[in-house]
Amino acid sequence: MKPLTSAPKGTQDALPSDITRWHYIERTALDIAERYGFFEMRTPTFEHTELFNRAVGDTTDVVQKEMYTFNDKKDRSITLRPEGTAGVVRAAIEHNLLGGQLPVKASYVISCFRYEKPQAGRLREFHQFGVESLGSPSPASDAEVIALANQLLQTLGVSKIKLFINSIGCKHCRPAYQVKLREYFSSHKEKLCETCLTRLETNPLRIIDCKSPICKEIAAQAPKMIDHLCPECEEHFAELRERLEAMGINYEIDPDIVRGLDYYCRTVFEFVTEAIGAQGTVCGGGRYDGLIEELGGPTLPGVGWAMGLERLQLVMAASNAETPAPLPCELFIAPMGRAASIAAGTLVQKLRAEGVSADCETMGRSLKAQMRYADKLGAVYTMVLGDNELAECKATIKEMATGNTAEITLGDDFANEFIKLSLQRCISDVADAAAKL
RNA sequence: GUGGGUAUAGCUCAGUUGGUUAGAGCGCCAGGUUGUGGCCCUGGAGGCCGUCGGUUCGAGCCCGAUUAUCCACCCCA
Repeated sequence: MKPLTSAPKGTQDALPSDITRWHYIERTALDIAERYGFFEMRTPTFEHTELFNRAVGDTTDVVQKEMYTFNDKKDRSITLRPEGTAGVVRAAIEHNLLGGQLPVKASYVISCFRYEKPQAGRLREFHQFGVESLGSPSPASDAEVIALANQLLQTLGVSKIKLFINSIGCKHCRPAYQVKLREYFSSHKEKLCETCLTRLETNPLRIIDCKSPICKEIAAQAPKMIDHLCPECEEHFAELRERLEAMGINYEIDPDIVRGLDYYCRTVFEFVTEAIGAQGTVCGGGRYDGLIEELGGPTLPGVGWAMGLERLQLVMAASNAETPAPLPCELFIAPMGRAASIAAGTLVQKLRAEGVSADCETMGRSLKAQMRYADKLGAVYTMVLGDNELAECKATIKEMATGNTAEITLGDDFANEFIKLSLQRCISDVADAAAKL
C-alpha cells in the first residue's frame, strides 16, 4: 500500500530502535553540563523574525536565504529558530536573569530549522545541544565552555576530531583590519570570483573562506586578523591559549575560521572531523560580546557553542563509539489459555508498579513463538503460565541465559518474591565475577 | 540556489543484446516438538520495478520529464 504522505525533505524520524542512543547522548550532555554549572533552559521553537535578523545578522546566509519564516494569523512575522543562542539571550534579557548573579550559564537541547539542500550531515530540521555563558568577559569563560565541549566529546567516545581556534578581533580592531583587507583584495580585484566581488563591498572577511582555487590562492597571502589584533584582543587570545594548555586540551590555531553568524567576536572555535563527509563541523561557537546589548539587554559579554547532534552521531559511529543497549526485559510471562493470559496481564502490571521491567504476550501466539519473542526482547527470565498451573498457583520460570528452569509458587506477594529472585541473581553474578578475579 | 550519481520486497542488493509467471541474502510469520528461545531444516506472506509520458509487436531494462534520495559546491551544527 502506498503511504499517504512521507516526511518532508531534509527531516528524519527517530524510531524506537534509535531512541536509546538519543537519550544517552542528551542525558550525557545535560549531565556533564550540570557539573560545569550549566542548567537546561527551554525556549520557544519559534520567535519573532526580528530577533534572528538582529542577532544572527541581516547579511548572513542563514537570515537571507535559509529561514523558515511565515506570518501567523494576526500577521506577525514568525521564524522557526535556525540556531539556539538568540532565543537563550532573549529569554535571559526578558526575565532579567542578567540583573541577578553572574555569569548566567544555560544549556539546551533543541531542534533547529534551516531551508537548505540536504546532504551528508545537513538536514532541514536538525538537533543541537548547546551552552551559553553570559556575563563574563574573561577568557576563563571561553576556556570553560571549550573544556566542556571537549569533555563531552571524549565521554561519548569521539576520537576522530580536532579543535581549531582563532580570534576574529573586536569592534575596535576589526574595522581597521577590514580596511587593510579590502585594500589587499582590491589590488587583486580582476582575479576574484563573482561572489567575492560582492563580498569585497559587504564583508571582505568572507573572502578568506572562499573555496574557489583562485580566491583561495589570493586569500592565502591576505593579511590575517590574528596578526592585527588590538592589545586587548591579543591578551585575551593569549590567555585563552595558556588556559587550554594548562588544562591539557589540544588545539590548533586556524587563522581562517571566520564563522557565518555576525554576532561572534574575539574567540571563535570549531571541533572538526574529516570522517563524516564535507560537513565536518560537529561543534562550533565563540564569544559574542555585543549581542546582549544589541538585543536590548545590558552591556554584558557572552560565550557559547552548539553541537549538531546528527553530526555527532555520525562521528561517534565513525569513531566506533559504544552506546548503551536498551534496558532488558527482566521477566517475560508466556501465558497459555484465557485465564492465564488475564493473570499474566495482572502480574506484569504489579511488577511494573514495583519498578521491574516486565512484559507479557498480547498477540495470542504459540508458546514457541512467545519464547522466540522473549528471546528477542532480551528477557532475563521467562515464566510459562498455563491455565492448569494457574489453578494450582504454580508456574515454570526459565533463566534464558542458562536455560535452567524451576517451578515456583505464585503467592499474593509474587511481585516481591520475583524482585528478591532478581536481586539474588545479581548477587550471585557479582559473586561469580569476584570468584574469577 | 548550482552541479553529478541513484531509484527493483521492511533492509542490503542481483536481474543477460528489450522477450512468458521479477530473484537472492537478511528480517518477519508458520511448521519440524499436540507446553519452551538461540543453531539447523522446510514452507509462507510481502513488489503498480519512484511517478507520468514516449519508442517498440513487447519495457524493470531504451528516451524524455518529474519527484525523491545520496554526494559535492555554497553555507553551517
